Amino acid sequence: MVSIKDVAKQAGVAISTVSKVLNNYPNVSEETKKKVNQAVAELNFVPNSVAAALSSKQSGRVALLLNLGNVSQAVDEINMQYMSGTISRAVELSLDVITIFDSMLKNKSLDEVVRYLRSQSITGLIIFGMSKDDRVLQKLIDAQLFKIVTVDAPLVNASSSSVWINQEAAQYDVAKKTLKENKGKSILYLAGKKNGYVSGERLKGIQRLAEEEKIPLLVRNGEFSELQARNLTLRYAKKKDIVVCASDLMAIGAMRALMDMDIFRPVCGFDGITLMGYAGKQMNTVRQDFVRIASEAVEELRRLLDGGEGRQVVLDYELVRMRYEDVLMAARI
Amino acid sequence: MVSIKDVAKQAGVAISTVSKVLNNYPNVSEETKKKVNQAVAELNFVPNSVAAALSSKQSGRVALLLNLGNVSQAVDEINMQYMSGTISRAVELSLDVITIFDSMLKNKSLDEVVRYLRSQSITGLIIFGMSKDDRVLQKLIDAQLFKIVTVDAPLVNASSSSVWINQEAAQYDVAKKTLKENKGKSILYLAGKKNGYVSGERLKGIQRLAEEEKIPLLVRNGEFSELQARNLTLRYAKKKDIVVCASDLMAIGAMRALMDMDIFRPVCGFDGITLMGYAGKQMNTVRQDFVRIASEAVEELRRLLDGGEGRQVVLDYELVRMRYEDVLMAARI
DNA sequence: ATGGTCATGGAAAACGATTTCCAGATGGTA
DNA sequence: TACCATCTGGAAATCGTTTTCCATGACCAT
Repeated sequence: MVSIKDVAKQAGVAISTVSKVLNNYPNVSEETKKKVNQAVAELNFVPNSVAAALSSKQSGRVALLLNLGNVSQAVDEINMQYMSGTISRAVELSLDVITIFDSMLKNKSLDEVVRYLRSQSITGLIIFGMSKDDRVLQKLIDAQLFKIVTVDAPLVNASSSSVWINQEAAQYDVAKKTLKENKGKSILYLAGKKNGYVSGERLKGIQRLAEEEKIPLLVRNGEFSELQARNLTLRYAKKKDIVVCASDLMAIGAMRALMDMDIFRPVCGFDGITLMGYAGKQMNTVRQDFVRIASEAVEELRRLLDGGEGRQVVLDYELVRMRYEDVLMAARI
Repeated sequence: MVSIKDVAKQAGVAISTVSKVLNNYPNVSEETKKKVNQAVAELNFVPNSVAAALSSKQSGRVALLLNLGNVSQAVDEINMQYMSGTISRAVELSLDVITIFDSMLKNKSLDEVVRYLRSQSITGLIIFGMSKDDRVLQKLIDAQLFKIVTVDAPLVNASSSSVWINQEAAQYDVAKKTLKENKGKSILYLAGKKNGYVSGERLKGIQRLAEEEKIPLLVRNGEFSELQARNLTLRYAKKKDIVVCASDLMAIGAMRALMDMDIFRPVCGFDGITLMGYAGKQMNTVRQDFVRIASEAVEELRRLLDGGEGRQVVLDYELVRMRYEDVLMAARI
């Protein structure tokens, strides 16, 4: 293994000089730089990041916490986009990413989690899809031991930021659009998780709409489950004009239930996942740019690590109508 | 930051002794162990893995290369299972995993890739879904600079192993089952990629079946694309009794095309992805346990890193029939 | 008593970088 | 000429471990 020492010898300079050249320090003459760079090239030298991390005490390692909670293809698509957005941007900002799934944290105490993170020299965290009642994560954030960016959970303090879209407005918008298009006079709303941050915001959105429009709203908790959405639809949809769902997966469950019941009700979802193209009928939904969200989260984390203050970043969303044809054409091969 | 030095002082022993206790070396008395462990607990000491890696020259860092090639939800599901299988098992075997997407490697030379991996102190690689014509990966394997495990690509040498299921037999089996169930007398086969390892094996399987059964077989390349499968089906399905596809995604494209044409042909797929439940009709397919495959790949890599010889690991598959109801119930919430 | 084994624990040298501090050279100014 | 500031580059300490080698003492057999 060729080390900085070999480069120094080859270039006829001191180790520290090589280090300075490598890290673009000032106070190095062009001539010396040239000599060093040549030696680096000749020896095909690659700096050892482990040694650099130890020496500089800056590991540049961050962890990506993903919630695989309810395993379904729909969630996979979202998580994959989160991941690719995160990792791609992280490489550009010279951060190493360790991926951690919530399942790996099950039955672990805060202390154990912290030990693991510290043993891995992790200094920053990006947490996707945390729920309000997650005690461990909550404590982790409160402890302020790490720089943290939460996605879809509004937790801002000195050492943590959060990134999300305006869930309340998005739910309001997509539901209103669906309502107007179909001249509906009542809404069945299939909500998400009781303790989810996003679920709460979306619920507020639909409540505001019902209030403004002065129309009846029936809310039922569907836990983001396709099956529960199906069952709730079978039970309640007949009496309402439109079915608004807190997620696409639930919208699909609702739509298929309606088809089985052989009645028509407009349904709208939330997320913009590919599976919507396979539901059998077109539906309105809110498209979130998960890659962009992840990318912003990484940038925010980089900012925090560089000493920035915690803050809230709010991103755009888009109302779309999903059809099989579009999904078919969108897949790039 | 409390270090091993502090622990040594607290316990009243030498640094090396602490290290020995921590790493379960022999030749340490129970009494000393107890003292050290107590000090560790009191100080809440967490070993610094970066320093350990530098010192021992064993980083324990491996990279996971994922092929996001054709972006579709179907592939996301598979990749996600690969990932979770890999990462979970890796933690248990104390390996750190860096995830790399093929998109990050685009337009990079072998040299650049090697530099990146070396700078990250990566010693082992797990490569999912490599194609025969990937020059860079091929050279990477030939160079034998890293211990490598390929999944679905049979590349075995002294420093690399491969893990996969018997694709040839699986394709043969699922097609035969579908053929027999429907008393078919001819087959339309929609193949995968021209240069894919798995595509080649699956093609061999269907060819063997056609030969054994002495029935006509029409093969067309569908590139694993749902859209291409759709188009090929529209064009060729009328003249054949059953449609066998090299992937579930293609099977879905084929099935929807048949429904649009309003003719019936049995279709079978390959992979066992969730999306199969949304195709509209039940289909036979081959279920691969991707989590298990990934887990085996990690174990194989661990073996290679520990000095083992390269070898080929072949895992089981299962023939299944996918229905919406099953998918609905399978999602755990 | 002497010598040899064995178990145990410590001293110190790596590992490969970063970073601080200092020395010498250079050049401009009084 | 003397002094000072500025610019360069080097020496050495440091980061927190692992690992090798050696010293010590206990125990046993001769």
